[in-house]
Amino acid sequence: MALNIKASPPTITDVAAKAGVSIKTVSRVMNQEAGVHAQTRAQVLKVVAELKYRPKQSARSLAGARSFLIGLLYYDPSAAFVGGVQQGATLRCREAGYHLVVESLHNDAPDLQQQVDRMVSALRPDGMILTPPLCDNAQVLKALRESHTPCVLISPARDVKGMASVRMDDAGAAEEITNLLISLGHERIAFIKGATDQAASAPRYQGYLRAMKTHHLAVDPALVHQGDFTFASGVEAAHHLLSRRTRPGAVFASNDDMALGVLASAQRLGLSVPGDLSIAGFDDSNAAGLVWPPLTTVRQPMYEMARVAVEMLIVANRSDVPPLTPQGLHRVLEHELVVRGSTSAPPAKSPRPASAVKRRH
Amino acid sequence: MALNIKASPPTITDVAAKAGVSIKTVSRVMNQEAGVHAQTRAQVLKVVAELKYRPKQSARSLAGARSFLIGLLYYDPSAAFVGGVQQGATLRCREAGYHLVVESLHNDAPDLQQQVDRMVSALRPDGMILTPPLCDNAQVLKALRESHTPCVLISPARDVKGMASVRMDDAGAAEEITNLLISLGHERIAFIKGATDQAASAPRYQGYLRAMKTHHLAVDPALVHQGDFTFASGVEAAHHLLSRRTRPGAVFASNDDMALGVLASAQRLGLSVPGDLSIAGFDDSNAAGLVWPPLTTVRQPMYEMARVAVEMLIVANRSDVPPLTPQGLHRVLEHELVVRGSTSAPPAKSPRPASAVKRRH
DNA sequence: CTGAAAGCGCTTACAG
DNA sequence: CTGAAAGCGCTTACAG
Repeated sequence: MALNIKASPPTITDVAAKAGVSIKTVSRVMNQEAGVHAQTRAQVLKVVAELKYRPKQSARSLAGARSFLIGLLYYDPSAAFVGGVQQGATLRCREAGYHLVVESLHNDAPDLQQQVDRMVSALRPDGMILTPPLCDNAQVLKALRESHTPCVLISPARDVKGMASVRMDDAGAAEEITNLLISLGHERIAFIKGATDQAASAPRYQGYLRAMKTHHLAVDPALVHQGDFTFASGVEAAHHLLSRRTRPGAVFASNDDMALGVLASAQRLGLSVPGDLSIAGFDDSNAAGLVWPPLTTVRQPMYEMARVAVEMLIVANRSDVPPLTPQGLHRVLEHELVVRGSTSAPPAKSPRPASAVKRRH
Repeated sequence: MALNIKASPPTITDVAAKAGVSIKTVSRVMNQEAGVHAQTRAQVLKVVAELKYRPKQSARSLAGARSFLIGLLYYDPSAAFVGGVQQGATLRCREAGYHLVVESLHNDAPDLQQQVDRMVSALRPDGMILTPPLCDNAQVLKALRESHTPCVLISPARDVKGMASVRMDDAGAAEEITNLLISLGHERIAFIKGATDQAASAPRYQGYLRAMKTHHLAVDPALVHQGDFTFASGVEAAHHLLSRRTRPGAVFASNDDMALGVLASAQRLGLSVPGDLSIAGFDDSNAAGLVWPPLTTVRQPMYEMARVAVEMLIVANRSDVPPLTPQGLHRVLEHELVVRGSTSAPPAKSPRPASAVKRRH
């Protein structure tokens, strides 16, 4: 047994020599190309295992058309969905032999376009995944388009020509949450809007309106408050909503952070939740389950969206697979209602029978 | 003005030709090497700007000794500190022209060593950053050692030979929090321990004990409860602690998630926080500021730790800079007490004067 | 201060 | 089914 003199990792040449084949054959086996004799393949694989050979990404990337790198761009690292997206993306990447490169970008950085350009020019990733609000940022999109990098936008405000997208039905989910509150017997349901410049705000409001309208419930303008997705804006909205002569029986906030602000305010005012006030949020953020009572909310399928996004990008780089059809480029994934302790029937009256609600559907 | 026929990005050869120099000179300029005539440098830089030339990472990596990639390994993506570490690392990487590759690993995956080996063998990153508990995982450390990858461990349980580390003073911070409660007038201070297999648990407990001892306060064993860093374990601990005949006036939990569990329990029992019970946590997690009252806690300098870690790894890969001294390999960074609304003087008695506490120091 | 040559470790395009 | 040659775009080691 010869001593392994060289300290450096084995190369494709080492494997080829030991297996008695050409490097091209080793390459074929490593890339799982068809048309290699089963016996040859087995022999190569055996040597690969013995030598613990791993193809070097930089060499593959330089010689070939793929970098095996996928980029993830995000803005606010504490945003509830970024963690889920990253988790889904990194796991799917590993399964496929890809790697995830992340970059935190400021949405209003003056040199944003250059920052993105630097990344893609240096790395030449096989694709990029963009989360809100970067997926709607003109600078970012411009840099990416010019570099011809395949992109998947996660929940963009609007679809962009030539770029794929994955999203959920924000309006539908908001409608379901509102329906839930209505079915519990609520009629005076306040709504806290999200930031006007964020894509998810409008459809969530629309969903709320739709549910109210479907059930012939009036929307009191005094019960609709403008927020900006922060905890502080939830506190402020609650300050207005809960100090009214006639308090709403339920508050539906466009996201969990604001719902937590309402919860904090309610507790400060000595209101019992959900006894005196039901509260619902949106996101199923980490904190939503770390408060009392735990928050009723909507779980966005961020993990699944990210997996689908990675999948799309891998397909986009494979010549042996048919490209995505136009409709396949835009996917809508299922969300999930998470009903927890912060919602119940209103205090004064008993809930209307579920059948009464159903009849109106 | 000639039409740019080729669609592919410019290479070092294009720049050299247009600038009228050799590719070696362009290389020198791009790498900021000394010994290039100022005029030549300016000319090259001008062409670089005109052509928007960006060196390709895979070519640099294949030819040279550096990959300009740094890896970040983490286990629980929802852990309070992972976000901060990633944020600090990605920003410092960008400043230095590096890129951050992240991978989420299961701490007890049977093929963990292989997973890590795959990553480093493919990417050959210039360094790796490990967060708890992966920085104490034998499988992970073995794969990294065998691949000769420079590593920085973030807050490891124990230092590892040949690997750098960055940490904070867990015991000191826990002592400070306990001192804070004591200075507010508390004497019966309960403590909830962290998971026994996590490195931070022991020093935080030691810090608590040290502060109690310094102030000649007895530690009632019945007021020390074993937790596991989860919200649920905080709820459970509170169930025991708060149902006692003589309730503690304050609870110090080893992390925020458990402190939030205590807060939730207290509110469910109708206790006022901090009026009836003071609560302190550890981490300054996102949720700590999203509850009422907001949690008094300790901010771990995760962002700064990550920046220092990246710095160390970049230095480790530069031949023109002296390597780190043995003591420079292990850094301890400053933490910060975050005093918020969840702590106050105990209900029955007025706080002991601050001078009384000071005298005992 | 500058450059010509070799080579990093793969894939591509082509030949058989 | 298999392989020899060229080349990807840089850096290294060396020469002047």
